[in-house]
Amino acid sequence: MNIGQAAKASGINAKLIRYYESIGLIPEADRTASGYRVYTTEDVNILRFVKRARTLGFSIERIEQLVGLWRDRNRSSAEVKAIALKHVTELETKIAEMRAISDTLQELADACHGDHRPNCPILRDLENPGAACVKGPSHSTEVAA
Amino acid sequence: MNIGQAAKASGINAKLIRYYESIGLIPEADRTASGYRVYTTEDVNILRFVKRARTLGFSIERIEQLVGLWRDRNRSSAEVKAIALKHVTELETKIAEMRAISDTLQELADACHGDHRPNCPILRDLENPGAACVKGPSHSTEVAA
DNA sequence: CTTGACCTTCCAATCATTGGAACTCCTATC
DNA sequence: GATAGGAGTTCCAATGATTGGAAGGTCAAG
Repeated sequence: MNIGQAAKASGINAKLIRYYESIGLIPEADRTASGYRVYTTEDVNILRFVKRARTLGFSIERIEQLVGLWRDRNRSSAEVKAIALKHVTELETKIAEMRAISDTLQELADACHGDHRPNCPILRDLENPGAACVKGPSHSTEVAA
Repeated sequence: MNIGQAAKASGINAKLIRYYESIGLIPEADRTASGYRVYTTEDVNILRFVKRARTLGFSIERIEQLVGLWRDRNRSSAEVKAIALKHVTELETKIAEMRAISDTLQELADACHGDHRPNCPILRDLENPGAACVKGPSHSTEVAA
């Protein structure tokens, strides 16, 4: 199987497969006499594993760890679980941040007439954060020093 | 005011201020005879505006638009609102994606003993997505397309 | 033998930010 | 006035993951 076929079979395009090989995430593929990379179904399994892990948002670095554990018959599931939960924690943190930002912007947008006139609470907030806050006059989002 | 003081006053570090200038996000600062950049309180206001917008996750490209509208006395608030709501939509999409991924991983982690033994539903899922799913067949993390 | 699809490598761009090197400048102290 | 240091200047490079293109070699079919 050449790289194009492996790409189709794994869902990772050829360019990216070469890149993954170059950074050592996947082993170097065998080559034909003319230099073409050759892939076995086992190689494709690794690629599919990597693909799935990327889809779940794992970084390349962590995928290296996961691949290592996957191939290690003496692994402990605790190690795998720890990596997964670390990732979950990070996801939850980012989600919370984005949730807060989205809500703030939604509130500002709600307070904005959205007409032809220039007056705009959104710009007022960017100019002077908190001052244009909808919900309360003074005790809103005191953050700064 | 030199760049270091402007950095402190705005919360954007000097390196980044120079970068913002180089890409045209902020106007070129005046210079002293010896070439040092000089900032007025008005310049700092722009920097603080940019800082706040970045904190709210706006891209540099959109911040350029927002700065333009901010400086335009004839702007319509509708334009500003549209940019903000576009950003909110994108945030909500990403949040939903991350939410799905996080939940999937949490379920897999829940199903994993996390002990010294190698058996691990998380790795099984990476190997063969869906097969190790706890709740049902059609409960994957399909996001794209 | 030519065409076209596919492979190869290398280099560059993305986005926003940070880091370093090499150099100049300002301020303060001796 | 010499000198030390901190802070300014420019330019180049790296980050993470991926994509794009150019320039050239290879394979299969017609």
